Amino acid sequence: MKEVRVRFAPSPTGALHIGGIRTALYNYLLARQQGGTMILRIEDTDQNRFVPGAEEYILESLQWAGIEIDEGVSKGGPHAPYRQSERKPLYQKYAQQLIAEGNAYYAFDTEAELEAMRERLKHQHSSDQQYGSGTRMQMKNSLTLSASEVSQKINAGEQYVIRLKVPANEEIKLNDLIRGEVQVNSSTIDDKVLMKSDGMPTYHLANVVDDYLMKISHVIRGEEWLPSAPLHVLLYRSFGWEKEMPRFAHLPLLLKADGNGKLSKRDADKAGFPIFPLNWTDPRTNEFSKGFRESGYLPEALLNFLAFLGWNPGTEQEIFSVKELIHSFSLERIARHGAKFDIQKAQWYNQQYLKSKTSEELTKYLLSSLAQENISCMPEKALKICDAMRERVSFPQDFWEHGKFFFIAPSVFDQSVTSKKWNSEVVKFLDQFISHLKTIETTAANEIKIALEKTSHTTSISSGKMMQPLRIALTGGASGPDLMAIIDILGKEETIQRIQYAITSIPVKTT
RNA sequence: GGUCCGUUCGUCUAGGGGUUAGGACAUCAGAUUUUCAUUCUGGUAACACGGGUUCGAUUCCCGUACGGACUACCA
Repeated sequence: MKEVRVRFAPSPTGALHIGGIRTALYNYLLARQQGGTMILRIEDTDQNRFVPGAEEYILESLQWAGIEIDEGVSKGGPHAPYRQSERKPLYQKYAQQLIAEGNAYYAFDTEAELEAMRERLKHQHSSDQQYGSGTRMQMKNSLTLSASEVSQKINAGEQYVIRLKVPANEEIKLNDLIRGEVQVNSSTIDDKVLMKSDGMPTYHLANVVDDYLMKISHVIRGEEWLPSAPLHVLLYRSFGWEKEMPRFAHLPLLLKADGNGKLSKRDADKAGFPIFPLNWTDPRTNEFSKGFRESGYLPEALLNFLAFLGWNPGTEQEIFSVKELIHSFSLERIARHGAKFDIQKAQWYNQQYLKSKTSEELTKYLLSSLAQENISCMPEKALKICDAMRERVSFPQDFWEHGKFFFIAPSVFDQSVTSKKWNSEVVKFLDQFISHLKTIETTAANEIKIALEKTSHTTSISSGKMMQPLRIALTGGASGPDLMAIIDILGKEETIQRIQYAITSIPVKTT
């Protein structure tokens, strides 16, 4: 079997869409599994859509996700350059070859003329409304013009494009690794522009030429390319590269979670989840978008989630490390239908990956949040906090978000609880509890429990009922980690102070 | 409009001519717990429709419907 060489080929027109990460991932998994090569090629043949910073963004996103590039932009390699704009002369050469062999031709039609053609065909209710075998002889091109007219126009600097001469009525077959055989009649394919009037190639030409030159073995890309795949087959044939033609695998699209259609930034914004891997500010509009990274998604969790959007191993295992993904992945097991993007599952994956970390690892997250808040904390204390909270976090920032009370004494108390439960009994109990607390040596759980029992005994109030008010006094909220652990972490003095403050500031419910 | 692709619980999906149609997320209920969460147990919930083929079809074929992609000198 041929050496596996795959490429991820985004264009730098903005932030990389999360679907792009999945495409890159599938390419990467195949490359790694087969001991092949992962190539990054930048498809920047549209100068109008170039966005500054987009290429760097792509690079950083892949790096964050852990998708390593073996060859390509930022990395170099035997087929450099890997930026299509830097390969410009190459495409010109191949386009000329096509013309010389009669497989392509010059076209001089203006935009207005093209528009007029489409209008005309539309009015005739022609099923064939394209620049192709049925219409090309009515247009202004090197097929209808004499050779001298053509060279005269070119020498005069008139704008032209180069179009592929698509044969009429031929069945073009394509064996897609995911969809099986796809057959299209060549008459439904138009004479696609190969070289634009600015001298740049279109995607179609650049993509085929580069995949050939870079010895790509598998083209793994989104389903939006499926309709033009037969055209690409035709190009390989025109070049005489059929034997070297890569295998195709067209991936199902990522769809929006509710309703129908392709997942878009708008939908993600509306539902309040990211769609880009990293934070991104569009330089044209200054619009800011939050990334998965900054939202607290772990790259390995995101990759696991993404891998399962359209692929599954056929077993009931759901948690796969990248290593396991590499081992189990296969193009044959990729689904044919689009997958709705369900952020809840992504959150679940994140939680699973977070929970699998050691408390020491988790401590780093808390410490970094604290650093941002300018709060200092001994590592031992941070460790205790993370230990107490690890079962109830989904994101790294949750340690701080849900654990602020460890550092900041509550000033407001959850009224839905205090209004119902904060009665004179509570005050009596907590008051007594303080005295008993003062007598204990340490704040170890068993000692606190003893203090609690003593309080219960001297007040004749069951301690069970008092736990919720105690929690309110210490944290301000009605839920959170184990109370004994909280008291232990807070320490005796702080605990007493907080209870005292609660007693003086929470209004007592009468009867 | 044309071309192409698709359709199993709300979602991601397994399965495949005869199954109680399996799992996971979400959801609901119960258990555990000082609360929440975790964990455990259980529940609700799906083969788009119509024709064939067949003893039998969710599975194969054909239609229809619905959805999607493409239809640029964008990728």
